[in-house]
Amino acid sequence: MVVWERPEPPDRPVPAPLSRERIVGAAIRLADADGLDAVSLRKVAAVLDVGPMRLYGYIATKDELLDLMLDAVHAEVRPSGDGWREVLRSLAAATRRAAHRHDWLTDLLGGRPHLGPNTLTTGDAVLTALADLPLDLVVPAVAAVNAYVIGAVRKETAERRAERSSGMDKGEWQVAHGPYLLRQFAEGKYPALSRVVHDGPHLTPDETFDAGLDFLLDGIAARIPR
Amino acid sequence: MVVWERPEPPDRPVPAPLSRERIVGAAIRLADADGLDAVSLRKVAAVLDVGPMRLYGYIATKDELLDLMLDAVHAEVRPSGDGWREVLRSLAAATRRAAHRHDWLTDLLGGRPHLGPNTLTTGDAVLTALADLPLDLVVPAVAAVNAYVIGAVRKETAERRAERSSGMDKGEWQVAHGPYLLRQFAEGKYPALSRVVHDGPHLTPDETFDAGLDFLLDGIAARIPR
DNA sequence: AATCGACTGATACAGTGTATTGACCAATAC
DNA sequence: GTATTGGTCAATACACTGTATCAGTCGATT
Repeated sequence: MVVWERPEPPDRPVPAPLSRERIVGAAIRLADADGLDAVSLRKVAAVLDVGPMRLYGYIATKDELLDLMLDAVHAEVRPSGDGWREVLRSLAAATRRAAHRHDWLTDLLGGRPHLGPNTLTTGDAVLTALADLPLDLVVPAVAAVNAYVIGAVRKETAERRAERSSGMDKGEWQVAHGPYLLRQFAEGKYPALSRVVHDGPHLTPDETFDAGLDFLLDGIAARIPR
Repeated sequence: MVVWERPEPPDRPVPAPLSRERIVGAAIRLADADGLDAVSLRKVAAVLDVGPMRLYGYIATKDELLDLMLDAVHAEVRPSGDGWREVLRSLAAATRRAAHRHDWLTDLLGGRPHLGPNTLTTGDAVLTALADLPLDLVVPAVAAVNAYVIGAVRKETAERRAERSSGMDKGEWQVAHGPYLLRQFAEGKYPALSRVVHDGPHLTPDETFDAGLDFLLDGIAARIPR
């Protein structure tokens, strides 16, 4: 019996060639599923069915892998809209959305200066769309919005993680740590804090984020000469 | 010859009793000197001349130690001044100063929700001093300023670290990565970015920080009804 | 005086990033 | 055709990490 066509070896399918892209993709998938701590070179290599040291042919160090992950996500972040205000708002929203999709992004955002191609492309697109803002304002405005978004998203993520870690329930975290705070309040400590918690507005995360961003954009607008 | 006062045994001075404070202090000193990565339970224990496991009598986990470090530094952060604007500005400045003194603070700030006594005291002091701001504005205003400061400080620290890591010199980092960017610019990539880098204003870190904070404060002020 | 209980120090384990080493395999030189 | 060389890849090794466990010691109580 003649074998006309050699069948592919069944148990060892032709392995896709390794590449930076495949490594970064595997790392992102791991981080999405189990958090940034789950991204170890050994685990990434295991996902790709490869020895850990193989990765060093494509990546100099783990930090470089983190940079590549950060830059890869920046491909999703592009501004849209007309006019500086809409552009900055859409940039903020896109960054926030990306951080919600990949909640490990928070730990990398702003963590190191970053000159990856996607990040630079995003930056260039933003600056291009900001033509109607005086040049003197462009730099500080973008810097301020970026700083605000990074800080705001960081806090949101921290709270979401705390909630999630102490049980799936919505206000579980408040149940866990609320009593401690309430006891402090009952003892007369932190009166101003107590008053605000009782009488102040209770805003959703979206409302809080938008309120702060509006402050910032209003302040920028006030600086435009006319 | 009579020894009236027993001299302290020279080679084994009476060991100060271990305490949370001493542990946190040692950890902070380590972090100040060699960065947050240098804070391992083993090293902290070694500084205190103690076995690593001893620490677990005072601390449940390493994360708790980090929380304690964060709260300890918040003792340095207190608002001052009269009127909501000065108060928020002093809060921002104090936080930034603390982050400059302890550049590991950046990695902890906003990293997890935090209810330590010093943090709560600071928060209470801020809210007390914000009596002249409408209650509806207090919560979002404080949240926005905090978010901005966290993000801005994070970026500053990242840049300072990058500079420092590539040599002590001032603009060393620009020397290391500048050529890459310039080559990209020369190839016609990122034209808007290139234009801003060439023609835009070059601000010092202080100026950048203050500019963004002014945007924010102006935007808050615009929301005060009168 | 004996027993018990707390506290301490050592050891152990599973994991990390990365340097080094040794085997193999293809291409070149004689 | 054989020998050598150069490059690639897997495995091992090292110095760490946070923390669980456990055996021993020492003080206090019965």
